[in-house]
Amino acid sequence: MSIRTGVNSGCKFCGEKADIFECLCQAELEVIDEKRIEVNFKAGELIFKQGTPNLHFLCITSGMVKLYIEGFDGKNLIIGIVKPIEYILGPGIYVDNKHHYSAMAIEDSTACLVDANVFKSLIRTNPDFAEDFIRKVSMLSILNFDQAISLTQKQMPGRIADVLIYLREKVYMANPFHTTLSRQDLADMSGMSKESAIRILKDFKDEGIIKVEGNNFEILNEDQLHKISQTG
Amino acid sequence: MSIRTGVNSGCKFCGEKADIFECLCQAELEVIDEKRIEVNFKAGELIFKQGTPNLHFLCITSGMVKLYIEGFDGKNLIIGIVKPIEYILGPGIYVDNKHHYSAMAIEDSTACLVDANVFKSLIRTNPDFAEDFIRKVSMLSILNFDQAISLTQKQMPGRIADVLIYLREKVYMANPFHTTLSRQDLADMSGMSKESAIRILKDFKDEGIIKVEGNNFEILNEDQLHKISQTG
DNA sequence: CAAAAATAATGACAAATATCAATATATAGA
DNA sequence: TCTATATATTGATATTTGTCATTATTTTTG
Repeated sequence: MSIRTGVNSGCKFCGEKADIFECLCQAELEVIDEKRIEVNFKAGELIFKQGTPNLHFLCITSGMVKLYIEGFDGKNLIIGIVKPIEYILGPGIYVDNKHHYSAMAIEDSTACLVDANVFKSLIRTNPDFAEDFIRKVSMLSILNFDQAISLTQKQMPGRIADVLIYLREKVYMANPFHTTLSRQDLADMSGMSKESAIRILKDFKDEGIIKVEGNNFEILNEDQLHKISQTG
Repeated sequence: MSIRTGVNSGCKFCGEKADIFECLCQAELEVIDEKRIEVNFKAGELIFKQGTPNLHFLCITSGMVKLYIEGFDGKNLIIGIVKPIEYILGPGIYVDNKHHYSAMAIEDSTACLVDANVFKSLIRTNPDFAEDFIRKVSMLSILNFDQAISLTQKQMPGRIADVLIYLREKVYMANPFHTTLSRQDLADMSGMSKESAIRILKDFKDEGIIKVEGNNFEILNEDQLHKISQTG
């Protein structure tokens, strides 16, 4: 993990890409830009850990990051994948200043860190920014509901189907796609053992619904996959 | 369901009880009070249904309400119990103006409805109010994480233990407590069939951990119940 | 490059949980 | 009060899912 400040072209450029910055004026962006620390993480490195103090707003500017809750017996629940340019502001910032989930780079990644107080003060002074943030939190909440239903009411094939659809439509946005997520990660996204995840993938493969070679996935029959997602 | 306006003593009085109103000035409370519609619901009545337009801020001033996501095959997931004086503002208000969960009175209840735009405009004009709201949403999010871990990583005894602890500590805040939740509701809170929920309750009873008579519950061994929650 | 380590895959089996059917009990209406 | 209806309980059984052990494959490292 190495710290290099000012390597990229700064927040003004990011502002053109990251939705959250769109409603900020030049002066506001400059404040963020000045306080910003840019950090590089190698694949597999922990970015922050559940339970530790949460004092920063985080913006992922390159690579990909998994967010996961550490549960019992070393079991994890992956609650989301973050990619450029999206930001992370944990709920602890407004509650107890702790991280309530962990973040790990699943590719070589770059994150910009900014003191959370800068973010909080923007929330107070810029209503558009506050509204955008609440909108983002609301969308996350709706996604969490969907995941909760998937995890609690669907059987394993439905849950794996949901993971594949999520990766295809929300993360990689491509159909033959390559992932750096391990089989254990896919299991942690769908709340099952890695052996079960592997078995369901093999079933899908045998039925001609998907093609799998290592970490290269291709969904051959998207209709069928959506049907499996529906029927649980 | 009957509509009676101005029956209670108004928002200024409520303001002494509902945290969210504490940071509002008299003038702001009066705006809410004027636009407020008070509605009574009988136990079992639907207050709003998932999928319908969501246009109101809702404040529960008496009774008790369950919030639940309607999943597949008529299976529900209860995501929270709301009691006086707490408010409900679904995530749809900032996303698609739809309800993403349903609400049903589990006791005779009273709700005050206010146009969501009044709420949204307060968010924009009063930074303390906005911060309080974000804080509430953040706490809900943390609770959802806990529930997600309980539902996905604990076996049935651990999940039922979590439900009993939740009811005792967060909802009724009493130890022998009476609930209007059915066995099906307890199952919907813990993501299992009602038969399974009943069996686990019977096991706890046989082991002397709880006393159950109809809907009257008493936790006889709280330490043991917490231990079961921990060990999954 | 070879050895070691990590990850993936498979099979046999055990444990957890749901379903179905039957009965009991409580509750609401006539 | 009595009947009808909903809710709760129980047992038997089938299904789903996890665990453990083993082998294969890939990746890393010296």
